[in-house]
Amino acid sequence: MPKMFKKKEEEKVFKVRRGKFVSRLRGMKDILPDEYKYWNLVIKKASELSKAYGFRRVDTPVLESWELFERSSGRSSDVVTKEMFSFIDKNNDKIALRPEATPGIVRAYIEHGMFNLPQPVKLFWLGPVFRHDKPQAGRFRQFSQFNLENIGEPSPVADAELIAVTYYFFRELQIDVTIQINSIGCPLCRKDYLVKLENFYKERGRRVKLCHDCKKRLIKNPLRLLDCKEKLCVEMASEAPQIVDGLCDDCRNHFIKVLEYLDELDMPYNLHSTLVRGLDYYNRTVFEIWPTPAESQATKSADAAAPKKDELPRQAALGGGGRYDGLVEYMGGRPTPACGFAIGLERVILKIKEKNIPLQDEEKGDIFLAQLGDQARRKIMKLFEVLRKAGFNTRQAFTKDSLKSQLEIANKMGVKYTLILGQKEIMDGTILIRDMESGIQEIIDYKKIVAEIEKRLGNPAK
RNA sequence: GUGGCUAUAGUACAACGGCUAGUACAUCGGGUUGUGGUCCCGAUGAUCUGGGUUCGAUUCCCAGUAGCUACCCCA
Repeated sequence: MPKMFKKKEEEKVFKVRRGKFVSRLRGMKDILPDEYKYWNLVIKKASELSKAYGFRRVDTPVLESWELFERSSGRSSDVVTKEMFSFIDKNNDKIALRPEATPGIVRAYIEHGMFNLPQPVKLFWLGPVFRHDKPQAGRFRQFSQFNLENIGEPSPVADAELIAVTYYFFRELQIDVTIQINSIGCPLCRKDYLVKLENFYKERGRRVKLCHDCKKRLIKNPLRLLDCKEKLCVEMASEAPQIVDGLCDDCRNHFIKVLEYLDELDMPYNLHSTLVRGLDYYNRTVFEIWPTPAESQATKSADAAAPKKDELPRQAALGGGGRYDGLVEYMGGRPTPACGFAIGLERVILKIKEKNIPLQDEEKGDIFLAQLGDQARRKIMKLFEVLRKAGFNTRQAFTKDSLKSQLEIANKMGVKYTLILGQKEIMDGTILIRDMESGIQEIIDYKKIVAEIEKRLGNPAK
């Protein structure tokens, strides 16, 4: 600390007061200025697409009642039972940091009487969510999601529209993804299916061969049996009756329609018969967005792709969603069909970084204003406002005194021109304009600054 | 929740059972008190925490914590 302390004693006092450093919490991340260009890009793309497709932005509180998530996301989901940041507040209320967005959005829909708006209500949501997980690549305890929810629309067009927007989001960010899609039916046909599934596992002693977790799943949440990664379980699951074959007529027609729309839009989807999702409220259409593995793009030879085929990168899912026709009513609203999806923004940014997609540096300016002496500084502070309001991308370092340090900063900011004002120029009514690339300087009339800059950079208004 | 790897300045890396823990980049200052990019000089700045072994540990051992990573699960 070079200039902070006038006296040694002052510094001593400061050092004694300086306490132990408290670091950030586990699994939490700071977003530093250098990284913000990625966030701006992603947020901008999400906003643009949402607006274009008629989704209007909402925010909901970070804190909600614990019960909201317990009831909606489910007692059998890991997200609620194991991973929620929940605690008792000063009022003895049991509350939680939201582990996902949909329950809060549905709550808001009901609470603000949005069923009185023209249906469907299409909502765009972006913000942080929290899960008390063990941190890992692309997984944090606080992370950001971009959600779209379409509440009040039963048509399969809504499902297809959501999937399309999701797909366009990735495609326009130059991330190669495939859509994994399945239908898990409605509570009625799923009930029939679950009976079939349970019978299947009872046959030929299959149940005994299941892994420890799957034995539990068989009782608690049999759909998840299809999703296990254990070799034996995967083998059995591949022979198990498929849920799509057991759909009732309505559900089957709905699913077929969704697929037809996707075909029409040339969406590259993959029918994924064992895809089920981790939240309890889904019905009918469920989908996830997976990054296309780099291997399959680089080496297209069959032998290289063949052994990789089964190693689907589930962990790296970039997004997911589906239909949740029962949730609004279950949460105390009128019976209302709905569907939605969520995208994990940290994972998206990870992909953008992996691909080295060049991004423009937003901090670069065009003009830098340098000053020498207090009188010049005052004048330049006023000039800065004039140029800023005229729309020029102007930079400054008013607190610096030496021209050297100001030019250093101008250089780092990559400006094309630096305007230099000192005593001499004030006396003459002029200002220097320095071309930063060539180093050539010209003296110009102070009153003609704006005209001169416009001549060199063009009129920013146009 | 289970496993693997790791832990040294802001960052990226060295080194050593013992003397002043080294280099690069970054930061700050100076060479040049009205001129940036290059160059030169200088300064600031680190062995995660707690135990153990040892005459002596930053180094070896154990535990904790954190980071990375795989699994589970999810985005």
